[in-house]
Amino acid sequence: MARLNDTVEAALIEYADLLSILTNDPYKPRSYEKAARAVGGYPGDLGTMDLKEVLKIPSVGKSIGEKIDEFVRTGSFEALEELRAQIPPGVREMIGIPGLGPKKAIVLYRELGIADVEQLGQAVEQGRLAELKGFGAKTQENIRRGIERMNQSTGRVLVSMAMDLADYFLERLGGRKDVRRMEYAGSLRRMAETIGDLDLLVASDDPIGVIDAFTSDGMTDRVLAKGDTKSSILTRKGLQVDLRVVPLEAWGAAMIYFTGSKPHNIRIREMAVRKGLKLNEYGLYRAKSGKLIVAETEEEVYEKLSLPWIPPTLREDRGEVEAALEGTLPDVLTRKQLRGDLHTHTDLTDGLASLEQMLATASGLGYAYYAVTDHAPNLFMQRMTDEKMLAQREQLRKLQSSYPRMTLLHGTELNIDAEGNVDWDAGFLDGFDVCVASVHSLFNQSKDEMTRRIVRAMENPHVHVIGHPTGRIINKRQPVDLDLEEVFKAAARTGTALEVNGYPDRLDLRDEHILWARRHGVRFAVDTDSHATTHLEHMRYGVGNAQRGWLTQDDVINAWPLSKLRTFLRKGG
DNA sequence: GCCGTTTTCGGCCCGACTGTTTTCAGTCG
Repeated sequence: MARLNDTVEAALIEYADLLSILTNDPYKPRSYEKAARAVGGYPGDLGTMDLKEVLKIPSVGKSIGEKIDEFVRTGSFEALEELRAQIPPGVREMIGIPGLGPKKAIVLYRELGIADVEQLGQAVEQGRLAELKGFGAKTQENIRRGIERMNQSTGRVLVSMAMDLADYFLERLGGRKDVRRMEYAGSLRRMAETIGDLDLLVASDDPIGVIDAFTSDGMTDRVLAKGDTKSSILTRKGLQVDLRVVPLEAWGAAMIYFTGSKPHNIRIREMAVRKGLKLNEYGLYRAKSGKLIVAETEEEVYEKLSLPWIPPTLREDRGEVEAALEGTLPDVLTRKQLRGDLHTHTDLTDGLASLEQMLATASGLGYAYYAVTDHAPNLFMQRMTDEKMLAQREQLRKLQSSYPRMTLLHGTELNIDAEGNVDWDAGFLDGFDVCVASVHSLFNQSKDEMTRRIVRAMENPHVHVIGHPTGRIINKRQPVDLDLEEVFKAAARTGTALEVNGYPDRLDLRDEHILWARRHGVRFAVDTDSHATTHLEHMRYGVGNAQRGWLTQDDVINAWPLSKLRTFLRKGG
């Protein structure tokens, strides 16, 4: 399922890691990292490109271009194999230990022959690191704890969990007298699909007081770092939280800096340098005189770099800086533009809330329309029957009068079977306003079978939306094996929308797939797949993911007025 | 290794925190 571009990206990153261990030149590894990102984010498929085309990828020059070419032809490149022969894979894993970088790793390997994390752990217990220059008692203790952390780390957490933790700290610290402003930043503000650590920004004239309160909070398990302007803690839930305190006058520059992404920041800092300016978290300055130009708002800083304000969800160095310069930045979808949810459940199947409760909550969100899409009979455990479905439709029609401003749509979530058929015949399907169809079984079919299956479902004139198209569950289940190129072409050809499922552990399609599908002219439905009233709020994550895929109102069928949506649901028929 | 409105060489984003080599390198974001 991984694109060749992703495989090449991983190989270039591995090469960069090995270089950073073996050389003292910091720039060479950085060149490979930069090229790796460029390749991973490049729309063209490396497998279909010749060397001349490869060299057109930004940050890819002759040397890297030839290595990529070699990799595409042979599955590796010689220079990578040479470095692999010098550095055992375990040494590269060692630089994943927090606080241990390439320079310390190579010393441990060369001086003590330590070749993996396990051997390092043993050496620490035996106190063998003390004989090395530059490894004092504290460093040894930090490595011991770093290994501990790496072993028990939960890895990246769901965006919803990080959001809850952000809300907790905003409530605990945001109301303090010495806190003039507080917001979350980092990957959470960019709405990345998983969060590695939570970044919080505070404006205050008394940083020490705020940081003391932060590090002594009941949620804090261990203080990782504590200075005059920043501090990092490990929470009891295992997630790292970084707090940065700046003066209110520097808020905008600090938000840009702390929101990232890192590659985005590097891009705009390079732009600043070319203009004879310097950008850091305190503001935009003239490089020579050091005179402050702007700092208070993000808009001002971007403006002085000749850029419009760029939404945080786009700040991934995926072409947003170029688009901003050309004035072609997308007008990304907003929560407010969404007029309805097209994938929701009730307690008629596996939902937790009644139809009435779901409708009441949805109405409070200001939707113009709302679809109930309970499971269909072939998902046998849900015990759906024709009679139950028709009774629900009847109930929905009666409830319509209670919601004069919200049109109630009756739908269902169909099951795509092994061959691509769905639950009911055309006659029964005609009775629904909207049909989502999803894969709920046989996740292990071959790529060809799975692709044919989904394409066949899309060719069904009654199927309007493919639900959670890749079926992945973050940290739990791998995506199904699909020829996405074929699926996206078929979705565009048949006029079937692909879902951007906002449920936090699904987020399916994911951002890169959305970008890819969008280039084929595919339409999307941003839905919550709610099984409880509280889930309806997950639309924020669907919108975040849609923005990360550069979607606008035009791309998203449930951001359209009802009449236009109804035309789409006729599927050209 | 890449790149160019300081263009084929000489730069490459910038600052905070930590520990230790007490003046700075390593690591991180």
